Order: sequence, then structure tokens, then C-alpha cells
Amino acid sequence: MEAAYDPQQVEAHWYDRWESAGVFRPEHNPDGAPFTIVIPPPNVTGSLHMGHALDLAIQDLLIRRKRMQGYAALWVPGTDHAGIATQNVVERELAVEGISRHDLGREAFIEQVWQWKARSGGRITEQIRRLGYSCDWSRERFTMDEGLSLAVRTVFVQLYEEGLVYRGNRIINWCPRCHTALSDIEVEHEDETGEMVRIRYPFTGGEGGIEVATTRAETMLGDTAVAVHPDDERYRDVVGRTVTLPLVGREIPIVADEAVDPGFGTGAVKVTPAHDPNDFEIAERHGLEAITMLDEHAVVTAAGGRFEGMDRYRAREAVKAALADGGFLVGIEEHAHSVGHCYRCKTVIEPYLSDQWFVKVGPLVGPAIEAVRSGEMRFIPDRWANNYYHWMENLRDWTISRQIWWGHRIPVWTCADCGEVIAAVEDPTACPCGSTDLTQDPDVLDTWFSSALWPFSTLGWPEQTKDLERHYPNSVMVTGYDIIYFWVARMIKMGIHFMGGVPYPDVVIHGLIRADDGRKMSKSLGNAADPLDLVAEHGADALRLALIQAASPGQDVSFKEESVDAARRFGNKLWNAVRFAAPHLRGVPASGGYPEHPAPENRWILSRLHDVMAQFDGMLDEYRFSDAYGLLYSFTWSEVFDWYIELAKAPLRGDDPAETAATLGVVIRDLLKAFHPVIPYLTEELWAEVVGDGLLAGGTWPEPPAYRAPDDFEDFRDLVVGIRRFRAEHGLAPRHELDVTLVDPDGVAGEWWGPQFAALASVSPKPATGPPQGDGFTRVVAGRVEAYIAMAGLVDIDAERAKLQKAVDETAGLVAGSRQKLANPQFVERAPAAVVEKERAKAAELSERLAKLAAQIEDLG
RNA sequence: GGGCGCUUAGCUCAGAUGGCAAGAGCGCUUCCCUUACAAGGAAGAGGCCGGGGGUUCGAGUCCCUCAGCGCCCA
Repeated sequence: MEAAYDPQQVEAHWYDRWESAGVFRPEHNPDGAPFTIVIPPPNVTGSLHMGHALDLAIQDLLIRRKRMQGYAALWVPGTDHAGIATQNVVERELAVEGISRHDLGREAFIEQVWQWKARSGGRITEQIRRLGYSCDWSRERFTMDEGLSLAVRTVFVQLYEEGLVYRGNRIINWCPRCHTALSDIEVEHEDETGEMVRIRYPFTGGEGGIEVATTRAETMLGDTAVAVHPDDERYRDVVGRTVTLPLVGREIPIVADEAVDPGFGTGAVKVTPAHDPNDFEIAERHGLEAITMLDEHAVVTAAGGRFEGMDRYRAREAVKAALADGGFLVGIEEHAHSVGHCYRCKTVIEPYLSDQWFVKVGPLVGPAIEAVRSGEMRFIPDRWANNYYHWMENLRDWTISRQIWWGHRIPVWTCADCGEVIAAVEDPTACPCGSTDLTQDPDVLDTWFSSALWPFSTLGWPEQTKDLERHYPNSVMVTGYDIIYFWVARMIKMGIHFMGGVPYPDVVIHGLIRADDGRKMSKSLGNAADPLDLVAEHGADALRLALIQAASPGQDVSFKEESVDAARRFGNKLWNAVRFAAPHLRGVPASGGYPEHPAPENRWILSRLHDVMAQFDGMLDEYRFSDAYGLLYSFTWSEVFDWYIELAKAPLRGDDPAETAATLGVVIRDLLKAFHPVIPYLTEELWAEVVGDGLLAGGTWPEPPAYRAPDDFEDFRDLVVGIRRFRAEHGLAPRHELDVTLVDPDGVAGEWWGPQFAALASVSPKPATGPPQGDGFTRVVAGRVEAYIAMAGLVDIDAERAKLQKAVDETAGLVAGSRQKLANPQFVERAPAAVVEKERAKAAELSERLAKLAAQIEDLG
């Protein structure tokens, strides 16, 4: 083995071997119970970012562990077609050549997109492989695959027939740049400083007028009413009158409507039904006309008269100027408000009246809420359930049509002859009326519509496949809280509706990765770490271990590159531990092989291995990944490496190294197994050194047996540390010879102490029945065992006394605190017996230590 | 405006059902190239757990309140 761990070398060759061995397929454990995860499908145009790396690290941890535990583990990979994003990418490429998609036409354009996908769409899946994630690539899916497209059509048609999908002319969120409708959650709101423009609308044929306030002055060109609250005394008399719309000359009514907030602005609002969702509702209640004064480019239409052809911002300025000229402008004030932006291109969203398809969510919501409330499903951590309820309970119908070309085309046709509307899974050839003049709806469906079916569409639905039967419901969903609304909630609704049951019982929610400046990582801020760069520098294993350790449940992760470096150093440590151990090992079995009656040192580490593994497994079962691997990490480094390997050195060099070698072998082997789900490459490489039999990725999970730890081990360790500390505190070299006398009244110090003292503390204590005669000794105390160190000529007595005095003061404080607690009868009565007992032991131990410290000061003379 | 989260060592963060004599990584100090590892070892320093009030025998942990920061929704 090389002296240093080289992640690039280690990570170069295992993935293909795992895959070709079929380890990643559930068929690897044909008799195991199914355990299933479907990947949150990344955007096919995307590249792997830190959020993916974390999300997938958690899933790989789960799936690899379950696989090792014997489950038929299936992790379905795939990507989604990301309608708007992908279309944008291809359009940008075409634009370089001066071609628009309209130049090409729909079919040719879609062909271009498929070509783009074939060329570049595999990038993210390559990156997923590079990071070692153990997906079953033989089952890879894409939302535009034939099978998944059939699932989309089947769902659409059934929902249509059930009346849960409908077409309507309503106000939706429109992106004037992408030229498509968006659902409510695809709009990102940002607080901006705008302006509040106050305008006076004169009463028709009379004196005076009414003042309205708006942040979007240009929309007044489309006003068809003014509304006030019915209880607003100020306007009681004017309801029913009309005003003449400035610049336009239209006579519009003043109506009374409950939706108006009398406390906002002047209490009178202009009503622009075609360009504001609230106004649209007011208009419906009062039978007002909706005048579209901005087109799909957000440019003023003919309805805007002389402002026709201006974009919305130019029109805003022009309208204000014209109002001022006409004497209608009352004032302009700064105004902070929330402005919606397209989540894909950040363009300001325009509320737009148009014909769109919607999912009626009401009937789907109830069962989806109940599934979580009843405990059939749970969020981890469970506080996310509250967000889920809150969102589900306030849901509006879901706009699913998109005015783009790349996506699942809506399977609805209209007959040109009789007007019949046909929704069908298979393309119809003729209308029932006999006509063949059918036109398909030009729109496509929201990408999330197909993503919502992912837990079952990827398994073959609507075909009743064996995979579907075995792997639905899935076992767990792992995702960030940012897509609970976009995706998780919709999967639950669709799963229950179409499969008759929830898609998975557990939803593990993790946080987002934040940059080291505390802000969300983003390309535009330039603070995003690229996981592939980190992998190139530190290795995939190091990145994964760092992410798992940093991610506490549901919390954002403040990411620092140093943590990856630290994880890589752990890898080096592990590497070198194996490098040390390997020459001593003879045929470490892939499982079992634990010594039956081990020597104390070996018994100690085996007992720790069992206890730690039990705790570790418990944490993993509760999805406490960071805690679990933090525990394992410190056990490995602080106990196995810092203590056990040091303890093993003497026996391994001795006459009878077999049992220690066997212990060392099984302990390291089990650590490799336990670490494998997080650092698969390195552990696989080391497995080849330690076991050399089969692939660790296809191996079994560790189940170390229980051992009783030797009673005297802690005392031994305390004395070793005490002696080391003595040297360090007195500026002596670590091997400086010391004259040490050991007093062991109870005889706890075993035979093994002698050689191990020499090995670990570089001393050979002389046994004695009592303290040595005379002054000039200091003691190191562990339990009832005391070591006396001759200090002749070694130490500055005054400094030593000061140090001891400090220790006396600290200990005295602790003793006082503990005694005070025990003196309180209520504590003794009410606290659990175990707690009281623990406190008594603590007090006893502390006062004993105090007495000994005092004696030490005495010893100094 | 409603909801959620955060505030613990210089920095980034852990601390599940209240029992803490408060932890980790990085950084810092001193010593050590001891034949696995200097990407390392040994020994340390460093915290009235954001402020105030309460519940309790006992609060970093539960409740109220204030302050600051962040996210989501309207």
C-alpha cells in the first residue's frame, strides 16, 4: 500500500465493477424484502450541485445499508424533462444561429430538443456515477419516456373524466419572456420598492371625483370599475354612480364589494379584471367586462388607445405623464410591495387572463392531509408536517397548461365540425360525429404534473408490472424542504388517487446548502461550491462524509470546504490504519470471526464495538445520520486508532499475536462495513486489503456480538493520561524517564497493565502496598489506584503547588454543588433513583479526588 | 399580516423524550519526525448555552416575553 491515501486513484475503478456485478440491482438480494427509493429526478439540463450531492448522499447511505442488511434494495434513477428550462436552453442555442423555434416549427424544434438531450442530457447522470451513488441504472427513467408519457396521458384523461381536470378562462401567472402560464408556486415573490400612484377619477357629468391608488398606473387603461367596501361611510353615497376613466373616456361604475380593504390607500380601488386576480373576482361578482390591455409580451394592446405598442414599463411612465398633464395625477409615493418573478428567468410576472387547464385540487387534498394526520405517512423531522398542512389547506387550483412545445402535449382534441372536445389516451382518428378534422390542444403540461407520478410511473404504471407490485409503495422519500410543495405534496395526492395508497411512509426532509457567507448558494452570487471541483480535489468519499456529518435533520447546512478536507484526512487515517494492520492479518472472514475469550485489551475494544454499533444502528433507524456518523467517526479515531491500535502493538509483536490480530481484523472489517454507505470507494479499496473476498458493496451489515468490558480499563487509561499529562505540564519529553510507584489496594491492575504501561506511557511502575517514604512525590489518581511519581529535581515546586491549588478550587466548587443538590430533600425524594445514585457517586468521586489533591499539596512539603 | 426556524467555545455547528461535571470539526498554545499516518501523535487553553421572567427537586433542553438574523406563505 502507498503511504498516503490518494482518493483519485481509489475512486477510479470501483464503480464499473459494482455495476457489472449487478450489486445495484434489487435482484442482488432476490429473497430480500423490497426496499425502494426513487430519486428526486434532477433537471435534465442541470449539472450536479451541492444540494443534489447531499440529497443523494443520504439516499445512498440508506440504500447501501439496506442492501447490506439483505433487502432487495432498489434505487430508481432518472431525470425530468424540465419543460421551460430545457426549451430555453435549446432556444438559446438556436438563437446563436439566428433561428427561432417558430422558424423551425413545432416538430422540428422538438426533434432539436431530443438531439440536445442525446448530446448533453447525460451530464448529470455521469456526475451521479462519479460520486459513487448506487442507483440501478438498468431501470433509469426519463419523464418523457414512452411509458411515463403513457402514465401522464392516462392520469390526465382519468382526471378529466372525473371532472378534476378542467379548462377555464381565468387569471393566471404569465411570464412575458417565457410566454407561458405558470402555477402559483412557480412565482417567486420579492419585496421591492415601487411607487403608489394616486389618481383622481372624475364623476361622470358632475363635480368632483374619487381617488384611487395603484402601484401599476398603466393598468388603468383596462379599468372597468372602481370598488369600495360596502360599509365604508366615506363612499356610501357614491356607490352606483359612474366615473369617466381618464385618458380613455370610458364610463365605469363604482361598485361595493367586500373584498376591498377600506384601510388600504384611499379605500377605493380601481378594478382591472383582466390583469389582477382579485379584480377578476370582483368583476365576476358584478358582471363587469374584462378588457385585456396588455398582450402576451406585456405590450399595450389596441385597448390602450394611443399607448398601444408600448411595453408595460414605458406605458407606466407615459400614462403617469398623461395623467399629470390632464390634472388627474394626485400624487406619487414610495411604496414597498411584493413583486412576483418567474422562477426560471426572473422576469416580472404578469397576471394574465387566458384559457388554461387546471387541476381541481379540492377533492385530492383531503385524503392527502389525512394520510399524514393519521400517521400513515410522516415527515422527518415532523415539524414539516405543519408546513404541509398549512399549504394543503390553502391550495388553489393548479394551473397545468404551459404555452411551450417541449413537454407532454395535452391529450385533448377539438372537432372542427361539431365542436366536440375529446380527451383520450390514444390519439383519436375521428370524432364521434364522423369528422376527421380534429385539432389537438397546442399546450403541454407542467413538468411537475409528470413528476407527481414518479413513484409509480417509473415502476411501469399503468402496466401492472412486477416492479410495481413489489416496489410500490416506495420505502422512503428523501428531499429538501424547498420542494415539499412542488413535488412531495403532489406525489401524495396522485399516489393516493391512482394507486389507492400513499407513495411512501416516510419523507426525510433535509435542509439547503448555504455558502460559508451564510447565504444560499447560487450561481449569480458566485458563492456556489461546485461538488465536482471538490471531488477532484478531495474525492467523492470526503465530500459525502463531510455532507453527512454536517447535515442535521431538516436544518440548512453551512458549508465549509475545510470540512471536506477534514473528511479526507479521516480517509487517510483509515487508510493508514489498514496499512498498519494488513501485514498482521491472516484471512479475515467476510463476517463472524470474533474471538471467544479475548484478552482484556481485545475484550475492551470488542465491547465498545458492540455498544457503539448498537447505538449507531439505532440512530440510523431514526434517520439521525449526522449523529450516527459523528459517533462512529469519533469511536474510530479516538478509541480504535488512538487507543486500541496502540494497545495492539505490544501483543502483535509478542509471542502469541493471533488473537489480537483476529480482533484487529474484525474490528477494522466491521468499521469498513459501517462506513461503506457513506465512503464506498475507500472502504471497498480497503476491504480488498483486509478481506479480499468479494465486494464490500455486495456484502453484509456488521452484527458484532456483546462482550463485557474489563472493569479496570478506565483506570488504566486514566493513569496513562495522567502520566502523559505530568510530562507535558512539566515540559518533559514524552519519553523522559520517570520513577513511578503504583499503589493498587484492590488489586484491579491486571497482568496486562505492565507491558501496556511501558508501551503507552513509557514507564515501568514498581508495585507497592503504600505510598513511598518521604517528600518529593506527586500522585496521579485513577479510581482507587494511585501512581506516585518521583519529582526530584524535575519540577518547580511553587508552580506545581499553584497548579494543584487551581485543581483543588475547581473540584471544591463541583463538590459543593453536588452536595447542595443531595442536601435538598426534595431532590432525593422526587428525582429518579438512578439520577440520585449517579449524583451520589459523583459527589463521592469528587470528594475523594479533592482529598487526594489536598494530599498532593501536602506531599510537596 | 400569518407560519416556521435560528441565536451554545475565535469560526461553522451538534446537543431526541428536562438529570450537563456542556461536545465535535476547524483555528489557537506547548511538546514530539515514537518503525500505520506530520494529511500525524501527546497534552492543553477557550463557553454565566442572545436578554428578562416563569414552571420544576433540577432548564442549553419546557412555557411566556423582548431583541436580532433567516426562510416560507399572504
